[in-house]
Amino acid sequence: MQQNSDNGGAYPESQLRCEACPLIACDGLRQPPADLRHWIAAFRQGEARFVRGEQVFDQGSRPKHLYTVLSGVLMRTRLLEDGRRQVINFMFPGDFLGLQAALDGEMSHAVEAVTSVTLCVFARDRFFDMVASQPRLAFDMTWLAAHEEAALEEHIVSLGQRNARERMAALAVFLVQRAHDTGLAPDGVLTITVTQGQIADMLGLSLVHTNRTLQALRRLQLVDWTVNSISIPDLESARQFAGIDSNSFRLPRPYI
Amino acid sequence: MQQNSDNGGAYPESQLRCEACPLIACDGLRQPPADLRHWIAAFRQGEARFVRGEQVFDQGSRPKHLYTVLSGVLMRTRLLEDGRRQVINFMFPGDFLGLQAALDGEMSHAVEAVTSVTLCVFARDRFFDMVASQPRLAFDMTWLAAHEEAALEEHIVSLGQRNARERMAALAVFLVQRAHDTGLAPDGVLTITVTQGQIADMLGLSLVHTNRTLQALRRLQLVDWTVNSISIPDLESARQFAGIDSNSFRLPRPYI
DNA sequence: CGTCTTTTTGAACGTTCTCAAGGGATGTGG
DNA sequence: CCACATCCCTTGAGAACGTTCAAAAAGACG
Repeated sequence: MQQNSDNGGAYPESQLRCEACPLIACDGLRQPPADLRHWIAAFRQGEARFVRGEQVFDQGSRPKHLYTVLSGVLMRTRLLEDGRRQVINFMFPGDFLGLQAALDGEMSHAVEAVTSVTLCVFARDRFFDMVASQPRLAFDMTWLAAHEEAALEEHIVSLGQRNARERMAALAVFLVQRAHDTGLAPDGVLTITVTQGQIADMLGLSLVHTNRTLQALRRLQLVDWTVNSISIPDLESARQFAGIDSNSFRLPRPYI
Repeated sequence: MQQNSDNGGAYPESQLRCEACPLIACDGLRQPPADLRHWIAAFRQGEARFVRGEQVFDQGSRPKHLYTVLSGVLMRTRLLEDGRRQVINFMFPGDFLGLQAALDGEMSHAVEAVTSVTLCVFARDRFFDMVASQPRLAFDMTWLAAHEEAALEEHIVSLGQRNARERMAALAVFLVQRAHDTGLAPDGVLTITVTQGQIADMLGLSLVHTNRTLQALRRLQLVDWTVNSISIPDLESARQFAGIDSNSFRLPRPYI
């Protein structure tokens, strides 16, 4: 919502070593071997922080930095010229921000902090060196890109085939699942502040209808999505209601 | 539509060398340097052909092979348990098929030939060797994954924010553009057989409404989409109608 | 306490869907 | 060559889902 700031977050000189990376505590992530961690440390430039509502990347900008999410949740959004806006996806700890910009130069979308976030900073112009120097790094980067793609597929299925209630249930399941995997939401309740306007922009629904659908799902006891938390009483029945194949096993994500 | 066949296409022993790769003639593609081409040739296993309607990958299968599209057009689709189906995207010459399966083992979607296609065959179990051996190859793979992701973003915007007419116009522009870049559709007319049912599954519309929207766009002289061709009289006005930012410059795609 | 943002509700309208049926093209077997 | 099946396209009409407009209530913040 606020102004831009590719450089907005402060970069404390504190070269907090990767040995103290908060992602080490994250069970859902596959830890890089020690030697790779050193390589990554060599490219790392520091940390950046953004508060809720700040833009990490502006659509159309040419960022100098790339980031890995260390903590918090963000949103990728795309704006049409007439003001309509579509939320593409949410980003969680371990996700890599700016890959597309690293390759093209220009951001095709914006990235906004949904909670306060801390990011690990890399220089864009050293990106090629990074992936070229370590095959494993390139492999992990490809892994992340391919899986982000799979998440978008699922989102496309939602928008194309599911009605408002199914869509919202599917989104809630996705978010709680994703949060659970990264250590947040241990008990099926995700504490996060998402406005109904943001939900509407994610699901391609009007604000009014989003509100009514929210209430319907609460009445059905499938999803209780309040201003600052998402709670799913019974994950399995929510998943069934949304028509999500539960057989999609999840492999541990790498991070960089 | 037909039965599966991961091995369905014949693999003629003809080790047609990559020097004769049909993609060399493709202006829209960035050619790999000679040494990289040799590397790729070493991993290549031959060619496979599929006719219109055949499934190259089944959803949920564990393919032994990966492919690069040499000629023709394909469709990635995802099936829900209740039979609803969503077309995720179309694939053109130069696209790489099966990346997600290469990493996860299991296909999250199906791939079906829309025209007759010829594919370049690689062994899945040598995938890691491939990308690890050549940084440039890994980089290109990441490039393709990131750009497929960008295409899906655009599709999400369509499904979420555009109405039926805008959606269909956007899809037509995308297809004609993409075909034009790969040498097909030189004059803004793409000769390809797509049923209205397939269009409906791509746009998330009912078959009936797809038909009516098709007629509306024809009456408006924006898009003339018949059984076996897509024609856009004025690309710029179609683009404007659909609300596509035309400032998105296109870089030449690498291929593998 | 006033202002701003977000949520909630009502009501009319419109887009899109479903159901139903008919027509055209193509292919197959008798 | 005709009968029949199949697949795809087309049209009509009523119903459902979702949108828009409008306004009020509820929180958040200084």
